Amino acid sequence: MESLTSRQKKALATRQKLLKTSLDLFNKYGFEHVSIEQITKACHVSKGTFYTYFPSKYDVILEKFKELDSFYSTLENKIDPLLPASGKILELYQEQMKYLTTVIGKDLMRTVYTAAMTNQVEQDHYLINPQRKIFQLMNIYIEEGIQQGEFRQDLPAARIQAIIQRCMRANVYDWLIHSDDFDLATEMAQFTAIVLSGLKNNQ
Amino acid sequence: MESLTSRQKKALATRQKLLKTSLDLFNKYGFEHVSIEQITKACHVSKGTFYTYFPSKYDVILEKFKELDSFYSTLENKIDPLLPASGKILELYQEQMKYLTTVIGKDLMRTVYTAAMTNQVEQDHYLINPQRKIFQLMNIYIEEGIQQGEFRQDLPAARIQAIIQRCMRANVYDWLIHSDDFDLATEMAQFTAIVLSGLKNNQ
DNA sequence: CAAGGTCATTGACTGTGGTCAATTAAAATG
DNA sequence: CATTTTAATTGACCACAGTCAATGACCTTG
Repeated sequence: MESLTSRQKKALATRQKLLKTSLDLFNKYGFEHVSIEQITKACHVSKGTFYTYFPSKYDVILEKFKELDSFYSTLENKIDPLLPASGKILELYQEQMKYLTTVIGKDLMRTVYTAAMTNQVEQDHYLINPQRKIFQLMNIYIEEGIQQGEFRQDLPAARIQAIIQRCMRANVYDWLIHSDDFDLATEMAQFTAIVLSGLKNNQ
Repeated sequence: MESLTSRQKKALATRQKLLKTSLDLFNKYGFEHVSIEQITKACHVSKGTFYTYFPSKYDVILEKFKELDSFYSTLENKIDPLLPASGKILELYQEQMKYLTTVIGKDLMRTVYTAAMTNQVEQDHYLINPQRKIFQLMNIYIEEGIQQGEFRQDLPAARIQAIIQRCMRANVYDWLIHSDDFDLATEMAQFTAIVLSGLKNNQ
């Protein structure tokens, strides 16, 4: 099925060019400071063309996030299976935060977190879409934690999952509203540790 | 000092009219679906006039939030002083959530939470401004909780405060990105209880 | 290979938030 | 009361996200 007509090849090339140029420009000047005109001029296409490939300026970014899930797949093997569930979750979050701060960046994250609130479209937003690899991974660890008596038995796994995920968004959101004096990885580690300790099967 | 010139009186009247009309329209159609033109036409003034009184469309909303702090002052007396610190914090949050859902509403909250991320202006944003009455109130309860041995002694009060506040934003943010199937008060109560238990001086 | 259909592309157009030099009317001054 | 100063008000203007009817290049079918 490698057979693309010249037309399809050209269309794909246009799309790729728009995508790459957009991300480069966002990276260079910041999402808010790049206009569609600027992007399309740099690609020598018209404004309308942009919108045949992307529903909105924002949607370009989601492409970048698709890479995230392949990133999580590599993570899966990096995590020591001997750790307790809470340890695995903490590790997972540490790696994720590293990725968010170094690869994605505050600017794009801000855009996604904003869009999650405003784009009240279709089903629920990407940010809370349970299809995402990271949520599936997380779920495995949580089930494990419950079965091994590490976590409280009185809460269903789904609730524990919701709480732990909320915990992540809490730290990312606070990172986004603070100035540079906020270290995401550190804050995440501390906050999550407290939540996990509140979820544990003791006292 | 009650002496206002006729000019000042008129200016104040214009401002008040813009403010009231804006909030009414936001309430009726939603913040995003009201244009400045619509507001100014309803007030029989020009577009420019709006901007002499408010730096931006968003800033009108902050006026509504100023009422919040007087609300918290009334709360202070409603809370049973015999409750443990964690109980007081839970009560405080319950009342606050009731206010946010019924008086302020999801639409305006969303606007504020968005602006907190994007308006990277001046000092830190209103959302994390320690001047706010609620934070001062919270601080008193936390200090109390530490001194009475209810909370862990190894964390400074400021950190505990930061964690408990983040906890609030976590639930509000999740409320904003979910559809109507999310009950803010319930979620807040459960999540905060878990965090508070993680902050307690046991195990 | 000609005719008809498909689809990538175009750019003028709309709606909206925000700006600013010019205008007008009230207040202060002599 | 005339003149100057001050400040509220105006609306044309800009930038930018997003729309859509029209165009024409390419692809398919007979």
